[in-house]
Amino acid sequence: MQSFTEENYLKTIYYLATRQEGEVTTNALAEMTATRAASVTDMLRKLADKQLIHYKKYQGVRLTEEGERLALQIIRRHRLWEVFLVEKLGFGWDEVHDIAEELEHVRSEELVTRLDTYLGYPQFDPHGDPIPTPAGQMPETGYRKLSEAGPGDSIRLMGVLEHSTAFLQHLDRCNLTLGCLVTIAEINAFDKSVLVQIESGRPVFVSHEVAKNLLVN
Amino acid sequence: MQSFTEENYLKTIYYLATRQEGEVTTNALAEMTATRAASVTDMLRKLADKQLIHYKKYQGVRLTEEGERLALQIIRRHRLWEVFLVEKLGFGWDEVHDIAEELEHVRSEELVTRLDTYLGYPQFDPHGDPIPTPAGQMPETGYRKLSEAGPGDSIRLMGVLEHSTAFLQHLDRCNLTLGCLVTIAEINAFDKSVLVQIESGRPVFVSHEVAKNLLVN
DNA sequence: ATAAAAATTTAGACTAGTCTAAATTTTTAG
DNA sequence: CTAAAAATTTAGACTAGTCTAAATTTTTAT
Repeated sequence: MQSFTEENYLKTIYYLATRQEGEVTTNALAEMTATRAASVTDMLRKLADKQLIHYKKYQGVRLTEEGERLALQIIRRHRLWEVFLVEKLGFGWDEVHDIAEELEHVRSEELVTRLDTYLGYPQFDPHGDPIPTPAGQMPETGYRKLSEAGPGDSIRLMGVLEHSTAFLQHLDRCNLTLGCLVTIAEINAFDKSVLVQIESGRPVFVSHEVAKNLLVN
Repeated sequence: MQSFTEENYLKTIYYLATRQEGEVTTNALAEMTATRAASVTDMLRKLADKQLIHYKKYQGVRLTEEGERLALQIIRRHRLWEVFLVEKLGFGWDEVHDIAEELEHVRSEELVTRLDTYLGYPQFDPHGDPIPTPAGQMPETGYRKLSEAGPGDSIRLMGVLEHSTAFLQHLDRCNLTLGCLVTIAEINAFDKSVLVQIESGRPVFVSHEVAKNLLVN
């Protein structure tokens, strides 16, 4: 049985591993968990002792199979709770991250199973992230970033890579909601900002920074 | 902001204070929290420093107004989550205590408010316990124990004082459900066990130990 | 190739919450 | 009333998770 803290490290290692090549570094973990590198090192030794990560001093870290299974279990809980908060309690998609961050640590298999059933076995959370299966598989989506699309492409907004309140509220103000169909009118040569034509709406400018955090297909 | 542990102490002090006269003792707290008396003493000093309890060495303990407000807030959360688990997720009333014990510590006013609305502002939890108001008042019920009723009394089963799985499953097996109307047929002079006639059912024997944990009106 | 910079680890310390054993205070029984 | 029992507190120690400062290893830039 893992502690609250250990669970957060596993989740963070998983998250960072999907966003970069190779091993996850101590400093990256320190930044994400808002602790100091020395503290991370201590925890890595502990997780390695428990066989949840592969760890060689100075060489970064990688989840073991068991570690990944646990990480996906926590991510599954997090995303199911987010669906609950938005679908059932009426929270905005920009308000649920921190609450789900706490709910995900409630330990009960039965609870997660029943919640999943209650929600109708959702495939995606309110940010378009796929919900891992009960068996611990992360569904493949095949989405790419909006920043990688070209002029003329007609695409659908499927997810976001950034979950901060500020970012999500910005999308709300731009009328960019998940599932909406957009066409890329133009990509600015200077700052790579994207002019998108939203289905039944007026065109909006999306900065390159924002485009890199939007998932489409 | 209180820690998980502090919240549990406050809740336990409240619970014990309602079940006995005068101050709550160190030993009683140690037993309830499954820790040693020495650990309780340490925590009491800490809670006293924070002005959440009145505490004089060797003299037992009592919640301050602020301490009681916090205790009731936690109990409110606990009971609302129990309603959710039973009403929405379909858990049995004997399965929800431990899960609610974890959910009650999730820190979000907004979450509790929305949950309350979602559940339709319930007045009682699945065990018949009244749900404290948002303002921090514990509703009065005026229930008495079944063990205090007399032969011939016609009463309604309104709540339980014991939340263990074993106890609740025993009630299920006896067909004693909350809200059911019973008549006291006889009280055994030797062991004080109670023979109750359940509305539209066969009579059942209830031991004095059980009768002391049933609330009626 | 090697020195400086960056990243990481080690050493030693701190807090929250817990424990055991010993000391102290209160209660109880004769 | 007083001695024994019970309850409580103190003293000192331990674990989990964190920190700072110093030491070590790896990477980078000449």
